[in-house]
Amino acid sequence: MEKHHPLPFFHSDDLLRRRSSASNRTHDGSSDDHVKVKPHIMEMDFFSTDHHQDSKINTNGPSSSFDVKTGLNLVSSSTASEKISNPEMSVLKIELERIHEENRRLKSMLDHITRNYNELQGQLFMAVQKQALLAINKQQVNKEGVKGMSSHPIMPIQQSMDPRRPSTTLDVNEPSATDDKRTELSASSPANTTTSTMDVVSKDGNDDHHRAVQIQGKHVFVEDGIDQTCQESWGTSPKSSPMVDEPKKEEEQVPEVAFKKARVSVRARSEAPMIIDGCQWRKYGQKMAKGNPCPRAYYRCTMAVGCPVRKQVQRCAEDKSILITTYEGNHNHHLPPAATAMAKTTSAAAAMVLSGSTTSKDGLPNSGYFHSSLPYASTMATLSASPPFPTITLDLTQGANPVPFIRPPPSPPTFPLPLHGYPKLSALPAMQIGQQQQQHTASMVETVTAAIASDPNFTAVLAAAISTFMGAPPPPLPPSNNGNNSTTSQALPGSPQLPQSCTTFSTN
DNA sequence: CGCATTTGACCTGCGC
DNA sequence: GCGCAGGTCAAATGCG
Repeated sequence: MEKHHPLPFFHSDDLLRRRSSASNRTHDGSSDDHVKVKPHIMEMDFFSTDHHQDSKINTNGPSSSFDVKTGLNLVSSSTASEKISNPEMSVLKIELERIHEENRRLKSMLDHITRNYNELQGQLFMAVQKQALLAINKQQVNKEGVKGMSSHPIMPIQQSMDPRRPSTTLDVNEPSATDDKRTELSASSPANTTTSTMDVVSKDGNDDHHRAVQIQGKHVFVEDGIDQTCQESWGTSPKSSPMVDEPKKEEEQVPEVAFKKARVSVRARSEAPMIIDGCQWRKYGQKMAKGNPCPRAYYRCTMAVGCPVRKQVQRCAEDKSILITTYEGNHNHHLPPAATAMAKTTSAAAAMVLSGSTTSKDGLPNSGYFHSSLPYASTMATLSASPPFPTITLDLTQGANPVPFIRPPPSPPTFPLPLHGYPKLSALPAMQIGQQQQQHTASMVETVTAAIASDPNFTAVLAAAISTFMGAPPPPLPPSNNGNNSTTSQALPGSPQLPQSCTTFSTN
């Protein structure tokens, strides 16, 4: 990951530098101007200015547009550089090194922020789980009572929430588990009695991966990466891993119930039967839903065996040009850049659902978040307070976008999922944390994602950049055919087999 | 022939 | 307890 970080940062600098240096050279060769600009300021420039412009500059650039691997387009303009006198070259080199250094600092900063974010989000989810489980617990205890083998119905549930403290209640204030989760989890992770999908996950033979999945099922966060949010336990998780303990069938079920309820619904205009979100889906059912003449289709993710992610696709009854896609579950596999963007966004959205549910007083989870933290978000995201399934709905059908620097995608029909909706959600968790740096990061993510929407040529590269931003393993760049990797994507090769992204998830 | 889709049956939860 | 609706399963069918 380290070596990929320079990608987004350095590109931004580089693009601008190329612009300025090019113009400088045409005049008197003075490159001091751009040299004096602070790298991070330049970077912000990139992220906050017109993406169309930047992308145009990039694509129209003299040399092969965008060298994603190195990000050093300066090199590609070496012929021009050679004309520059040696002193200038040395100045440029020095500046280059300086920028490198700055880039490293920014990377580490971002890493730090990401870690903080993950930890905080982990705590948040655990708090939510605690609340949800306590509520559900009552029902479960009454319902299943003796059914389970445990003579202490309540205890196992708590354990499942936090294996680190098997016999105590969950302390939300404690830092969420991060590094040490795996081992702990493997020790206490319960087996699931229902038909297991976990064994499938273990197929890859990677024990670490296996454990990580289990942990996520339990704890929500494990590895770094925003999308770790909530590998909810239904389906994938714990279940029948050979290495886990058997007992506790009840405690397993409880979290499932709790997790399965949050959903993220995306409304987008599209004539296509299904939006392209970067994942592979297999239709497993279709049903006529009440109150809607259009059938509802049920899909499950087929990018990995046993992936628990499902989605429902249905056209809006009022406006059939609007496609409503509801996601549920977490991917237990790597995603292509395009899908990762979606995954992170929806997971963030789901996080909002969760977090809101903890603070809500009126049964309208999250409303507080959207109105206070993101003034304009209410026009894009709405929440359904329907008790069983807290659902966040992202309405991406509206043309006007209140965010100044985010523009509606140029061609919604061909790219049915307007990415401009993502950023908001990506930003939300940062808002929760309430740290300036988090906001800064979120802002960058917003902007980058907007750029994706505004320029299809940028999709692949920037999606990869986003992935990098969010702490995901660096995705290999898609083959030259710009970001149309939606259907062919596979688990990212070369990356650790960690379940890194969750398309959406259900947590409550 | 293998895989994906279709579609009716079945299961489950909920309200009356 | 019954009916309804949502969700899932799995045999049948279609397609490359």
